[in-house]
Formats: sequence, structure tokens, C-alpha cells
Amino acid sequence: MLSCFIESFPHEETINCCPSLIAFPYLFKTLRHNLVEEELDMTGNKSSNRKELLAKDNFSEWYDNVLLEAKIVDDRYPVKGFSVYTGWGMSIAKRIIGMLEEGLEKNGNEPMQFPVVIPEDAFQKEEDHIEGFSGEVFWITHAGENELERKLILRPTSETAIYPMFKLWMRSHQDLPIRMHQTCNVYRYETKATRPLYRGREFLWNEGHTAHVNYDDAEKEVKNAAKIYRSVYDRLGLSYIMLKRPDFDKFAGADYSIAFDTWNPDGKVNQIGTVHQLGYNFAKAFELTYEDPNGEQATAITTCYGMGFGRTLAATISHHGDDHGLVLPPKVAPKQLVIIPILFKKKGELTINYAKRLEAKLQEAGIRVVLDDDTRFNPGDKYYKWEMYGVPLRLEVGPREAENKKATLVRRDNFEKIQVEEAHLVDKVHELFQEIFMNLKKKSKAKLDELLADAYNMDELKSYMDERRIVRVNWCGDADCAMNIKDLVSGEIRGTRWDIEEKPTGNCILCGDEGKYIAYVSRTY
RNA sequence: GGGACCGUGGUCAAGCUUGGUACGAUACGCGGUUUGGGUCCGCGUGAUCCCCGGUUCGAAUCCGGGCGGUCCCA
Repeated sequence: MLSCFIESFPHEETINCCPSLIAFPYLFKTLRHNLVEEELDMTGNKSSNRKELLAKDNFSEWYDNVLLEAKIVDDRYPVKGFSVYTGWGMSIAKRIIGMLEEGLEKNGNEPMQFPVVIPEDAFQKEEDHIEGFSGEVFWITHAGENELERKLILRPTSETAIYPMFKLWMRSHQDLPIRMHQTCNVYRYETKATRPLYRGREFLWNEGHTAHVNYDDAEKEVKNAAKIYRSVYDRLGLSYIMLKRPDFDKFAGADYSIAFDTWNPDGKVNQIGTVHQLGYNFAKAFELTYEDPNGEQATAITTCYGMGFGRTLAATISHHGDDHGLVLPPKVAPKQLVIIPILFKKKGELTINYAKRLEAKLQEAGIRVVLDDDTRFNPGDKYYKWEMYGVPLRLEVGPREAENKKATLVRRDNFEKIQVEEAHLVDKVHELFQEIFMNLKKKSKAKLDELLADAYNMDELKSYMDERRIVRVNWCGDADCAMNIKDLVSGEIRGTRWDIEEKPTGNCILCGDEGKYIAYVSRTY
């Protein structure tokens, strides 16, 4: 069933092969009714802005409904913190995964799959790493009735699985660099607040791991990885900031960590990817040595990076979505265009034949198109349905279009209707995809800019935090100050800009000592 | 880590105070009707009322414990 959404499937067929999509529930309708009533109660004004209510004030409710309605994930799997990616969501995720994997492999990262289990002794080789993760690992202690002599963990991340193998593969400097990547699930026992796609006890990500001969090469790799990640996020139209995490918040075992933080409608910041310079920490613990050109043994240096697909998908949904549901960037939409034939008894034949002709034409042009010719539903039903799925363009064809060799296109992002001649259809569709993408990107960026603020004293910071903004402050760099800020306001220091240079404009917001950095403060997941 | 609220067909939801095996909507199936923004009608399907225990002749309802969820604060 899922396969009919995947681009590589040899015979991509129409909706008829996908019963799960036909059977869309009316849950969301109920939600909208409730909201309309609420609006009337509160304002007495029917024309008040529904989107605000849904996407912002009621983000949580909106999000839960959209996940289920648009078949992104089904969170009813009966184990806390674990959920099921369903057809539409997985199809989008696969496209994101594909973009990232392509970029990594161009960079020379070989695709690999490591085992999900890591032996206790390997996991415990790097001290900071153990300290950072031991509280949240799942243990495998038994096999059948017997207790295992050597306990295993489910990987929370794979450094300690991978480095023993790197050690075997690394004999001379000519074996370096080593670059690999894998897309896999990892397991972390999050103590409390889990949330589908944002924070689960199992999550889908891609992790890249590399080993190099010297620090400079590893530094370059950090930049390479950041560039690859940026290119994926950019194609999703996501706005984000790149922060160097403060020392107390870096990856367990890293020299330093770079993170991609993006905004969320509920005012919390969403970390969608990280890149870590691991220095010699792991290399020493795992004895990653090689023979250098002079015939002497040298220690390698490693980096790693991870992109969480759940969170990236969540960001795509929550940045672009509106009160009709998802709005997908054309590049990752499992279906980019839906054709809705308007069938009347009289000219039904003419209309459906014309619709099929346009479908073939669009398919030939490489556009992922679905013809929704299900006769059990009215056009209006179908509009709402495919809007929920976020399909970027809708093509309406009725007798009017069929007779005049025209088509009516409707943009998902702004509902604009465009009339086009059949002869110009394909070009127009490509043009509109680009416009839709640019519009989504622009809006996401505008929202980020709107959320950013500067605070020069704790009162300002506190009031901005209450507004759930992302706030720049001058910071002395001291960890104690950071901790105190966290205690005083409901946000924490996330780090300092990595992608651009920012100079402090005054003294530390808390202690008043010399400001050394501009730090970003926000609520977080 | 602390607190508040919640758990009833696939989904939403009434009933809970004042115990008597569950109102309804939507979905799903079949038939007909309709189709340029959620057609209408008929018939049918679908719930061990989250789990375990207690009180009781009798528990969705009261009590205890657990599991799960949402939100707020740290």
C-alpha cells in the first residue's frame, strides 16, 4: 500500500490503488466546527482569523489532528514514546532522507548499516559519553530464560558501535579519511514528556561518522556536513539558526557541537540537526591509530553528525501548515498535483478523458500526479481532503475546461486560482511549484525574524520569554550565569551563532561582567 | 523532578454528582440520489466503557493501585 507513494515504484498508480487515502475521516471537520463556535463565543465575529486560533494558540490540538488526519504518524501504538509512521508521513520522510543521503554520498560518506546492539564494554569506553547517555539507554539483559553474560544496549547513537570497526579499517594514513553514514532508528529513554516526531524513545535519523588525519581536516568536515544539512533544510523552505552550543550543552564526548535550531509555533525551539567536532576524545578511547607518512603511529580525529527526520518533518509540517492542514514544499510532496474532475452526467465522458490526458501529460513531464476520479465523493470533499494532505497544486477540470482545452490550477499555499491553456500547462505547473516554494520559504523566514528579539536586562528577557520569543542577550560565557538565567526565566541559553559572527554590544545580562558573546535564549523541547 | 486535568465504537462525544451493561455525531459496508467548496435518504457494521483489585445483589459511574495521554512549572 505504501509503495504507491514512492517515486521509484515502477507503476505509480492513481488513488484507486490506495484505499487508505480514500478513507479519510472527518475528524478535522469536527475540530473546525468547535473552533468556529469558540470564535463566535469569544468575539461574536465569524470572520476572525481561524488560522491564528489553530496554528498558534491551539498549536497542540492542531498538530495532533493533522498528524492523524494527514496520515503522518499514528501515535496510538501502545508503548509510550513509540509511534508508527503511516503512509503519507513516511513518504515525505523518505524524500527528506533521500535528499540527505544523496548529499552525504556526494561528500564521500559510504552507506552502511551497523547493528542496533552495542556491547556494554564498548559503550563504556569514553567517559563523558557514558555520563551523558547512561541514564537513558535501554538494556538487553536477557535472552529467553537466560541472563546474558555480556549485556547489550540499544544504540542511543552509534559512535561506540562504529569505532571498534574503524579501528580495524584504519592501518595507514592512506586509509583516511573514513566517511560513512546510516539511516536508522536509535533509542533513548526520555524520562517524561514525549511527543510524536519531536521527542520519542525511538527515533529515525541519519548519522554520519568520519575519521581524519588531523584537526584541520576534521574542521573542514564539520563545515562540509553543515553545508549538506543546510541544503536539505533550504529545500524544505525551513528557516533556522545555527548555534554553537555552550560547553555544558554539547554532545557527550565532543569538543564542540553545532546545532540547527528552528522555531516552532508553540514558542519552543526545535533542534533538527547537529554536527559535532569530536576531536581526539573518542579516537583516544578507541585507540584509533594509524601509521603516518613518516612511519610513526598517530591518533586519528573524528566527527559525527545527525539529522532527526521526525523533527525535520515536524518542522516542515508546523512551519508551512495552515488551518486546512499540511502545505508541502513541492520537492517532498509524495503527490505534487491532484487532478479533480468535475463530473456531470452529461459530459462526464468528455471530462474524464480530458482529465486522463492531462494526467498522462503531467506524468510524462516527471510530475507526481494523482487523478482523484472516485465517484463516491463530491469535488468539495476532495478539495478538503487533498488540502489536508498538503498537495501543492490542484487541477480542476470540468466540462468548461474540457471543451476549451484549458485547466484551472489552484495553489495550496494561497488558494489562488489560475486559468491556463493546455499547451502551457506543464510550464505553468513548474513555474507555480517554484513560486509556492519561494512563498513558503519567505513566510518561514519572516516568522523567524518576527520571533527574534534583543534583551538588555533580565526584565526584558523575562517578558520576551513570556511571549515565547527567541532572544539575543549579551553573555559573559560563564556556565553559572547560564544556569542562573535558566532558573530565572523559562528559557535557556542555546548557544552562540556559528553561521554568522555576532559581537557583544554590552555587558553580561545577568552578572554585568564584560560580555563576550551574543547568546540565544529560548524555550526548548 | 513538581503540579493540574483527562482516558467511553476507527474518530469525536453524552452519561458519572444522585450505581441498574451506554444518547448521539462522524467514519466504515451495501443500495439509491447528487457532483464547479464538506449532497441527501434508507439499511447495516462497530465499545470486554484503559488495566487490575475493592465496596455492592449490581460499577462506565464510588474507592485504591497501575498504565497511558494533554498541559503548566522547574
